[in-house]
Amino acid sequence: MNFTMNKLSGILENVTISDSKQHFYLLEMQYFTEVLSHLMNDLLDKLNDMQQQAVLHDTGPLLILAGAGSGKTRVLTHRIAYLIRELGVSPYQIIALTFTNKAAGEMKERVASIVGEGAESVWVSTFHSSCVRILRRFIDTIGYDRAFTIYDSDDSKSLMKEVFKYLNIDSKQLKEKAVLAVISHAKDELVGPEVYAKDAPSDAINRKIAACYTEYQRRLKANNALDFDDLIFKTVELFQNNPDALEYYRRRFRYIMVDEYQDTNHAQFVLIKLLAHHVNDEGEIEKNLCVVGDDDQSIYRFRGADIRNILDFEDVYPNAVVIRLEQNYRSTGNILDAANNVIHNNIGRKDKTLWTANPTGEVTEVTCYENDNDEAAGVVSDIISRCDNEGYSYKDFAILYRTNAQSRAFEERLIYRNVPYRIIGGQNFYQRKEIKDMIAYLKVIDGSLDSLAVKRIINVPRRGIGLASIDRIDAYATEHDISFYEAMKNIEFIPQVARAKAAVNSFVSMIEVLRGKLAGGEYSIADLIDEILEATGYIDYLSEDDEPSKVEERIENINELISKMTAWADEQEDEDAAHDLKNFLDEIALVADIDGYSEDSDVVVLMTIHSAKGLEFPNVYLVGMEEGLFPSYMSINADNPADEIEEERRLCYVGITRAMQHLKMSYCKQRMMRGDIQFNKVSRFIKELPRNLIKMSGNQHSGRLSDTSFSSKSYSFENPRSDRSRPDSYASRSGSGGSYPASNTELPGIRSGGSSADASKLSDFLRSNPYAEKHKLPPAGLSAVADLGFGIGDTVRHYKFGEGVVTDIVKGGKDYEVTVNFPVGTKKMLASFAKLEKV
DNA sequence: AGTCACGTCGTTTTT
DNA sequence: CGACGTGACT
Repeated sequence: MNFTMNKLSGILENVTISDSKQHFYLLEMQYFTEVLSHLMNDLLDKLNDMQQQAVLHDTGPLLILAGAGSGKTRVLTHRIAYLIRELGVSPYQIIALTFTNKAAGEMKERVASIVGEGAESVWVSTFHSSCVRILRRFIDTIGYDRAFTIYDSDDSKSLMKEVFKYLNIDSKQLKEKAVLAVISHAKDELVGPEVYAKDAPSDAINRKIAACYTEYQRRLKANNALDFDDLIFKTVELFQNNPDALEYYRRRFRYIMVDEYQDTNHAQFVLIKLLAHHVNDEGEIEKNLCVVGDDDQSIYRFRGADIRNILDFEDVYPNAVVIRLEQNYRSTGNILDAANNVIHNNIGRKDKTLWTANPTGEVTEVTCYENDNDEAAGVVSDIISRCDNEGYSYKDFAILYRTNAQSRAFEERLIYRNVPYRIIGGQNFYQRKEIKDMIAYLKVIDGSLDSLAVKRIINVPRRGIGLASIDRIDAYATEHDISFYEAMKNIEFIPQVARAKAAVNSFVSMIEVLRGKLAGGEYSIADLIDEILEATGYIDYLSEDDEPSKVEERIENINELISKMTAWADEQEDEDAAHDLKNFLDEIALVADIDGYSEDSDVVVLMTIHSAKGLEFPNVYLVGMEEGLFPSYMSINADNPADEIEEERRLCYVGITRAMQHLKMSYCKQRMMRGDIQFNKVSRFIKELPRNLIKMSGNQHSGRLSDTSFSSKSYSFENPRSDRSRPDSYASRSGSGGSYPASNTELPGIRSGGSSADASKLSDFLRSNPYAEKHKLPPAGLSAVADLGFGIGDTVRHYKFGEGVVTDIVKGGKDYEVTVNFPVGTKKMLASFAKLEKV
């Protein structure tokens, strides 16, 4: 509290008052300070010196270099609290920018818990939603309608397809995705179509891309739509073209905080710089910008993140104060050592070494498995045994991998062993067909000028409006410079569309009716879905189309959407349903997979290392540690492998530092990739770990760890036999293959047989089913309905055969073939038909 | 207009 | 392997 006291005395010294009075004031102040210190105790108490310094920093630019697990969120939230509570800053004048809604939500919550009343006025949100908020207010000044829609990557791709068609570009020569990637990068760099056309090298390919960019942007505008990158780009454009808008936000945001600063791209950098320039009433420039980041955790370069933003912060903001947070509170000493050893192989980083006062802990176990299925089996077994023997819960475990495709083997194994789990990533909830259809209806009802949404649903369910009709309506719309939907209303004047005329008319009147009901206040937005389903016969359409299990899943998803909308509408103070709808559409356009992750439910969680950034788990399995997978094939064969590999290494660093108590890594001798078998070598990142920090297990081949040289293109087909003859400096020292934990009966090397062969060996199958809690509706990101509700060894009831014991479960296609021993005999049946119930 | 069968291509990571 | 797109056929 000396700090506060000194500060207050300092203030007093600058005030001219008589000595006696000053003394009096000092006493007053002393009392005041005591009260204050009481208040501040909880603010500073649990913080170390560096963290306190960061919290107490008030004016001028501040760079907090926060290592993994060093408590940066705590510092950010406490700093906000300090500004409000101690410096009397109005919450309204603070903005905190994050990358995910999850991070924003957590920050909001934590600030609210410290500050209480008023915290809700702090503007805490993602870059993208902040920009939406700003643009909704001012975008009309740069030529867009304020009711713009937001395109997700699927929408962008559809639009690009139209562009390709229009420009007669063969999608075999040039990929939509590739063009979109180039455009995205250009936008990240604030390079518009004109500049791109002018500056990009004028080879044939680039001229085509430039043409696509121009046309793509023209069509976005015609649809009154912005893609993800536009949200940032257009906000910068707005600020550069509309000084009033800029001034408004400059005045408003006296304190700007940015989380994960190392992930910002150039456009975001410029945006921040524009906002951070603030002139106070005395005409002095204050840049109360506080950024937090860690260059070692910069893993989004592929998305345009520019690591220089953080490395050059002090050059851009010359009087910046730099505070380093290097004490890690999360991991054991050994885990941290491992992380430090890996990341030290990178050059071009701000050198720092994280340390911890935590116990040393155990060494990292590195296991070699025969193949990806064995790897999954080994990891899942390990999780089960540690839950049983060490008192962990499922939620204490995370399986982290480089690519989403790797989740599959683990998912199958988790189902097989009846372990509740949750996969983050893969297909986003809002990207599912049925959800996108519903959203498209909502967008059209909302009255958006977006033609993509209309085109998506105009013939879903089938109404007999084919491609030819759509093209003609489109042509009419372009010709008369009206939206696609407006053109539909004029169907009478489009001569070529004869047969579909009635269908189009009834579609339009259906939309109009729904629109009227919404405007009339008869319905909440959730009711609207019911109305749509009924008016369109959508459920029937689903039912005739897909296989039964899929249909059920889709209907469940729609129900989930309805509950999300209900929950959303309940939170809104707004009584106007039409308004609710607009806000809801904004909200869902910007959700990320990770936003749906909650620490609460007791499930094993699976995700990419990218998604795991910012999270922590007691036990982490870093799987697929193989050359070609991690670091990825793409990075090894890139034009600039050195840079790309460094990014992969940072990713590895992020993965390692997610672990609090136990870290386990694994790799496979062979793995199924794209339908054929790949033979990968152990990842170089494992070799970067000092020997005393790891324990090798599984029967890795000789030589596997001693040889880094492999041909650049194909390192598959490494012959295991010839390998074995090579000397092995590494594995032999650690006792090759010898050290399985005794509790683990299912480790690799025993045999790489199918699951039923494994099952017979697994006595622990007969243990009671730990999985009591039934899954509720699949939350966003859950890729499949995970459980059958029973596992091998459980007793189940069949409506006809009575009670029996499950002896085997085999996944076949979308269903499970369950073998059950009934009194009447052993029966094999499909889970979806048998309606088996656990007893 | 809609459906079925075959071929191609892809997997890095995502707001 | 599996998703998706194209093309021919009904």
